[in-house]
Amino acid sequence: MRQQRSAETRVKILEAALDLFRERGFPESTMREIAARSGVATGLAYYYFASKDAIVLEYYQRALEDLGPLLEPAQQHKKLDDRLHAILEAKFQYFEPNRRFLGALMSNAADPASALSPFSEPSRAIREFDFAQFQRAIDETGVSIPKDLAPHMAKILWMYQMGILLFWIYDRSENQSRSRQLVKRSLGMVVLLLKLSNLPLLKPARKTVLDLVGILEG
Amino acid sequence: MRQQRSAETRVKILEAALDLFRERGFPESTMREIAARSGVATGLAYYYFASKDAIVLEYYQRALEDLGPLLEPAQQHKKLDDRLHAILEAKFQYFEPNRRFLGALMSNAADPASALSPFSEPSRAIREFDFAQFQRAIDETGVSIPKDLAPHMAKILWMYQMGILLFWIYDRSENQSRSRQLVKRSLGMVVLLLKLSNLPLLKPARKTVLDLVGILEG
DNA sequence: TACTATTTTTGAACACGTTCAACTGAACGT
DNA sequence: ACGTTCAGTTGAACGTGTTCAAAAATAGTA
Repeated sequence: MRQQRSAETRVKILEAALDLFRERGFPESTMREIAARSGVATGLAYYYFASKDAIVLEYYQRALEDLGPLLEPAQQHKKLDDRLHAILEAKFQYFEPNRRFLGALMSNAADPASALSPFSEPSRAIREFDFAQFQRAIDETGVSIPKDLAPHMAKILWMYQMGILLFWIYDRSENQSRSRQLVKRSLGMVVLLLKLSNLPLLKPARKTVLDLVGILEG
Repeated sequence: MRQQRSAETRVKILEAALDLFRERGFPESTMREIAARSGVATGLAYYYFASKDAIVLEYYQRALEDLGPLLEPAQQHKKLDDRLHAILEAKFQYFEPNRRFLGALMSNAADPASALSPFSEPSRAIREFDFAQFQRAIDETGVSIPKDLAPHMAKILWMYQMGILLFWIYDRSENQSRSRQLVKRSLGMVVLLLKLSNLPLLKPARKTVLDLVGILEG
């Protein structure tokens, strides 16, 4: 019984926080306000969440879990570019109500030491959960990928996605139409490059790219 | 006389701040400490600098001015890749003592609304000052660039540079050797792509890239 | 010199994220 | 029933970046 009440309190705080983030944005929402709206003392928010950032991280985790089923239709397409397009569109739609505060997740994107960075250690689990979607898209569409490139392909597509999402988050055009344009234009290129990469002629170029990936990963 | 004393106080605060940033890092240095080390009240730091971030921004501005002359030898190379290599190496060396706190400049790199982002409005002047170096390298090496691509080339090289510097700032390898590797490997590709871009065959590809640049810029 | 206007300087105060010692009360053994 | 335990909860307190009304120093004018 105690556990249940506790879990409920946790959820209550999480949702008050997300409501506030949506209404006012992330930096404008204070922990005191979150606690007040949950009818709880300030300190309790810290009993359940390690930090203000951690609340966003938890939201993002749940979001990816929610997205699993929602991505199912997208994963039915036969061609890789159609799949990727559908995956991105599904994410746009799912995240749309929270576009404003999701910037918080990207704010320290550049710093791998920041917990909120998509590249950080704390978000590793979330990130790998997300990799799997791309791996599946690659596997099931049976797109041909050179052996040397294959182990990194899901990661590369994930990075591509992160770039697109980053742009989308800060996209001020009506209905984020520019992000949609960007997807349409860039997806063509990604898939074209993927096809080109199979040409034996381009093995040296592939080698260079792989070297770069290697350096970037350490 | 008043102006001079005032200017001196300003410099005193700026240098105390930079010393502290170098010693302890940016987040670990407090405004109170900076003021104390300058022998001045806390509030005075805010009389001269709009914010803690603004101090870093000012440092970066000065740095680029200092770099002008230092880049002169680099701008003597005949080949574009040699120039770019020399430019990057000069920046590595100049910024080396401040590598630790320069992360502050990148911390909100993703958010164009953050003043410290290299893409922000407040850093526009600095950014354009930096563009000019790349424009000069392009012009003086007489490298052939398709007409449609030419107006954007300096910007593209600048972005490439920002990516490299970003990696360098967070590079934990001994002597940032991985950053050097990255430069060596990636510069080859950049220049190769530039040469390829002249092939009439690749006009459609160029068109796509230009469309992408257009979308990214708005 | 005395009076005024302007620039420079002060330090207390504010709101924030976060921490922590203390308190509450339900669950459990006796 | 009673005491013990400990997850759950409280709110004051800390250190932070930043603001601001007021004081001090300086320049200009008579």
